[in-house]
Amino acid sequence: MTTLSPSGPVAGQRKVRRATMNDVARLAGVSIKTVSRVVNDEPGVHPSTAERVLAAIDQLGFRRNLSARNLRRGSSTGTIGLVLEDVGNPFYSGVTRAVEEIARLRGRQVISGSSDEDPGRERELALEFCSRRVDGLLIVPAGLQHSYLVPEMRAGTPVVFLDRPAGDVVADTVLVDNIGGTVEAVTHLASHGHRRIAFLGDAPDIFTANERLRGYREGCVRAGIGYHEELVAMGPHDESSVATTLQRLQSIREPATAVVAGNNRITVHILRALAGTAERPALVGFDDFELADLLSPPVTVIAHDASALGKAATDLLFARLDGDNSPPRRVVLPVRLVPRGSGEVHA
Amino acid sequence: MTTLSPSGPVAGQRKVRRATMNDVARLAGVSIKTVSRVVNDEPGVHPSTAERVLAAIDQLGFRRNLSARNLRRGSSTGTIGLVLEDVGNPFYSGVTRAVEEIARLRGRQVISGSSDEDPGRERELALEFCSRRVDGLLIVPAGLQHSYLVPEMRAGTPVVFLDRPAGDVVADTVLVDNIGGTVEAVTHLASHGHRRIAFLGDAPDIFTANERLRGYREGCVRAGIGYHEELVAMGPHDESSVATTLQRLQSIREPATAVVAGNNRITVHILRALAGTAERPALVGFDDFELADLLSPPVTVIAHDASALGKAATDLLFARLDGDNSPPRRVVLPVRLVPRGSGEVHA
DNA sequence: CTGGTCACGGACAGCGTTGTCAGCTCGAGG
DNA sequence: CCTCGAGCTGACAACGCTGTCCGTGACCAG
Repeated sequence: MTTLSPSGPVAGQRKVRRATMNDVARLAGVSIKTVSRVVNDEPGVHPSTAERVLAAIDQLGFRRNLSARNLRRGSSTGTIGLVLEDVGNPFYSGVTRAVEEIARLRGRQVISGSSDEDPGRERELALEFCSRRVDGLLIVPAGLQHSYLVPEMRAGTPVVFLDRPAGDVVADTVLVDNIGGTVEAVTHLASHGHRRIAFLGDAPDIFTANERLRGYREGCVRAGIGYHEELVAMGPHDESSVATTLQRLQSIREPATAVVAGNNRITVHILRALAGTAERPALVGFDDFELADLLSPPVTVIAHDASALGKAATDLLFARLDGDNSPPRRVVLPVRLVPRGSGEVHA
Repeated sequence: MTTLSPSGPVAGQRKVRRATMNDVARLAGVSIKTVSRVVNDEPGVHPSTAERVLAAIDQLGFRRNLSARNLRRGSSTGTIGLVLEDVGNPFYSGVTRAVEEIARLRGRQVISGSSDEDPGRERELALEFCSRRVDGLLIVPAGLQHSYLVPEMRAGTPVVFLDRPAGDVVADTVLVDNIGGTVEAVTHLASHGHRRIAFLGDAPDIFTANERLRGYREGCVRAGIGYHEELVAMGPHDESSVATTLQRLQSIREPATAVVAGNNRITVHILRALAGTAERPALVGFDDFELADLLSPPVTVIAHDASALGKAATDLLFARLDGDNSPPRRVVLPVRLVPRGSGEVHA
């Protein structure tokens, strides 16, 4: 890391007090209310007056204080809060982007934070956002306790849960068809002759992980290949534990010939563990990811759309803000199997 | 998309007025000031009084209004603004994550927005954040005009530019070593025998694209293979135009045997265009990306760390908030070439 | 010239909170 | 008994802005 000092003038000297409407009014020789009118494009100001005011605003670099405005007006702060698991995860950054997009169209700013799967952190973020009086809240739940939100909801802050349902409050929720997805994955693999299909999922206390496991089980039963405890591993999270698990699955008495991965990170860990291995099991991953089609073999996935999820949730939120007070809805977005090769390997 | 109605009680009835400190004070039988003291953990409140107040807070679901607090206190709003190009891009979502992380440690919330490379949008976002009186601003510049920030900087809002420098204000800036990176890429390819090395970059009005082009040129000269206009293409942005460009580069009189890609998106477009092609040029991409090591051949890249960029910029910002008023700094983060195979193909 | 309307500008209060400062009670010390 | 300080509590103003409401002067009809 190198550090260079620039030459030339420095833009900021030191701490000039910020101009207020009062300063603008004084400079323009009008009352503060007139400045307010100009700033808010209210009618009833003579053009020449308005011009003087605008000149003063420009000269002083005035920027109205939204804290004061929001306090006074009491209604909308023009912000919505987004609590997710990790912005760094491409799936959630896709969600974030979609949320931002729609919020922008509706003149709102997005405040977001990552819970890192920590319920305490989720709560902290959500309540912090409430203190800032966000107009609405989008939450990817980390925990199962959401009664802390009841006072906020009662006070009129709409809340939409996405990707996972809330634990103990009834509220709008947008999910993807987790069960249907893994059912389809197993069906697909079975139709290619696999009878020993393993499932590698996240910790089972995570809603999506559990649902996907249920789908896997149902898929196995439907395909007539039965559900076998020893083919399931929930929880392996990092690369090495995934590798170990894979080895085990391939060295048991009747080894797995195919694997269903419970989410995008697990899929990637599996791919890395498999790299350079001769004996590759067939693979179907939950969540699509960039470049899946360029790997060899290309990776078959259960795809669902991060931006569709974000959009559906945000649309729901804005419907509430627009006054929709019908009973809470639960929206389930479809998933689709994208066959690319890795799941079409014959047993 | 299916919609289900849940059973059970609905958490939020309708619009109860939000409790204020006054309500809490009345219920607890104390003055509003005492409530304030309890909420702010100020000393000098009798434990039993505090308990009464806390009970009232709980009963009413009181949550203090930060707009009012910020207005009254005038100092920090506990927020920092982040303007980037697109949160959906994994590179920037990595930056976002790092910023969030450090902000969290310092008790700040992050408000972010995507400019989509539109200078007007960048300005709008930055000024909106200023209206919200963010404590500091992190900006990935979309344009070259930043004098609009001068009043804000003068008023004491520190600004740090990242990834690209500002156009016309002198301020803290964190960059990566773009020139060094492409010099190294070209050197690497030349050392493997390539003499016809092409460069595919972003539009040349983007700072990083231009710098990388400069590095490419310098690398060519240093490697003694000369700079050839016809081997450079700036601007192709989508998959099809990249494919067309590649075809052209491979069908000219002395075809390119190697390509340097100007950023991660271009690298991916190239990979896709090349998929299934027999005659693959050697490739070095700027920006690392997930799974680059699992492609065949694995992709050699100029790697730099999104989180290092975010961290450096945020650290700089907080140093300013802590009172550092030394002259603006320009920090250049190193890049490193990660050889993986695609750049080691012999000509 | 008068009375009424209209366009414009301004005084004032108050949003929910916190900083200042003053008051009150209680017990120890004189 | 009074004094004094420590410990606790509260009254009040003010942060920057906007909604309400009133005042002023211009203009026009009668």
